[in-house]
Amino acid sequence: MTRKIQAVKGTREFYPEQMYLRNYLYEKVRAASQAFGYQEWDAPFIESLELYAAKSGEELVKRQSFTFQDRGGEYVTLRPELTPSLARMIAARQNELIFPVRWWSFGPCWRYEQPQKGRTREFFQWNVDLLGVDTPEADAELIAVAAEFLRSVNLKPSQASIQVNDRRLMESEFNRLKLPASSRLGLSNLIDRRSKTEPDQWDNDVLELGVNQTQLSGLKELLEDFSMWEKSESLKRLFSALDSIGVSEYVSFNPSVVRGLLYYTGTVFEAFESGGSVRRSILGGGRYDRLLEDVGGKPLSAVGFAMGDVVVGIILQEAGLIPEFRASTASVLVTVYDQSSMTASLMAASELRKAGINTLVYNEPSKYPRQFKYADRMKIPIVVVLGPEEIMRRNVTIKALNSGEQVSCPAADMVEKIRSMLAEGN
RNA sequence: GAGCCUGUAGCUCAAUGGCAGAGCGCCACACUGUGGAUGUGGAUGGGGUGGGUUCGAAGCCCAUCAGGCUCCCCA
Repeated sequence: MTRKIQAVKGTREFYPEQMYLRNYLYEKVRAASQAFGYQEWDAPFIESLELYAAKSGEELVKRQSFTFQDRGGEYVTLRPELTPSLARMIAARQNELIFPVRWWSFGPCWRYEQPQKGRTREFFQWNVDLLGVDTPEADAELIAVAAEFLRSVNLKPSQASIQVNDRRLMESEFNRLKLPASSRLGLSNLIDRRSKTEPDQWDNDVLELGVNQTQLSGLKELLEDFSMWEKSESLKRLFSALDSIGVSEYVSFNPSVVRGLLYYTGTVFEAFESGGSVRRSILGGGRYDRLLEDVGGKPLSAVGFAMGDVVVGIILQEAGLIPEFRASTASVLVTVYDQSSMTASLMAASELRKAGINTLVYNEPSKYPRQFKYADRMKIPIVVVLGPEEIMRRNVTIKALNSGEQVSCPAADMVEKIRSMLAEGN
């Protein structure tokens, strides 16, 4: 036995069963995106390093990206996210695109990080973006797309929810508390991870940023104030829109959601699982009105979110929400009695395929127990038996494995009979 | 980039430093034209990898790889 070569650290192998989950997610994100009229797009998987160096933090580029020199000496990067590519592509055609632009994408991204539960180095990311509309209703639409997805995979509001805040509201509250401007970035980071820090430790961390006791208690009061959104006209409109769209049961206001990213300028939101084993967010996004000009385009308002496939995949698995894996794509297995009946079996299978029925032939003469067992394990619901007796009488025998029902009929009626058996739910 | 835990049959896991095991799965037969259920029997391991200590290592030590839990970071 030769030495086994392992898969690269942090990658996943997609055996048919995992591929099934991946395609299931793809199907659901497509449906949610298209329900709101979004168009699918994609960008190159490899981009030049400069694209990220321009906007993304140094941390990301230097430590968390797969970057290497190609044979021509150019530095290229496996895309760690989609937004910079989106910004470039929008900027390149800013004068010819039909705005507002509604785009979605589902494709692979790479980050050089320590793999943990819910975090791999290679993952698929669903991105949804709306560019060219600056209204609370636009923000609500994005949140609704996300909520519609959660609903479509049968996650109930009690299992997963989207929590919303607005940076402009937080900014005005910070002003009210007269928090020093220099401390605000650090404060946002602390707010972000307040839930996983010991309370005393957290207070200390805040005070170290040059905040006084009065401001600290004001800040804590503000983070407990779940009706603070009523102070914001745009959040009021946002929640009212979510109500009209019919997804408000999935959405709530949370003053602790600020998100680490620098480029968000208004509404921010993040979806979490309630009480599960994964302590990571399912998806996150917000309004980023300055990104386009930052990459050299004309100013353009934008709102979007991204969801990785890993966390949501684990959540669905643990909640038992993944539909049963159907091993074979075939609805029918045609057995082969012996070499002399092979032709009849191949022809019968071909007839079924012409009728649009996915059919597999067990194309070596084998004992029936083996062939039936194969059909059973591959979850093929119907087995056609075409042995010497059937051939002599111009019959076929059809067995539905789920019910165990077995019938014989003239070969000419085979397609019709199988159709009706499949329609009965076999 | 840092700390800690784990790695034994296809899977889930046992075994005071002293003969490497169980359940499930798999294969065969009972059932020579029919899957699942039941019964009986059977196969499978250079113990993640490479060194070291020891009369003797799955276990102890070192290194390394992978997974997991934190920190960090989260585009």
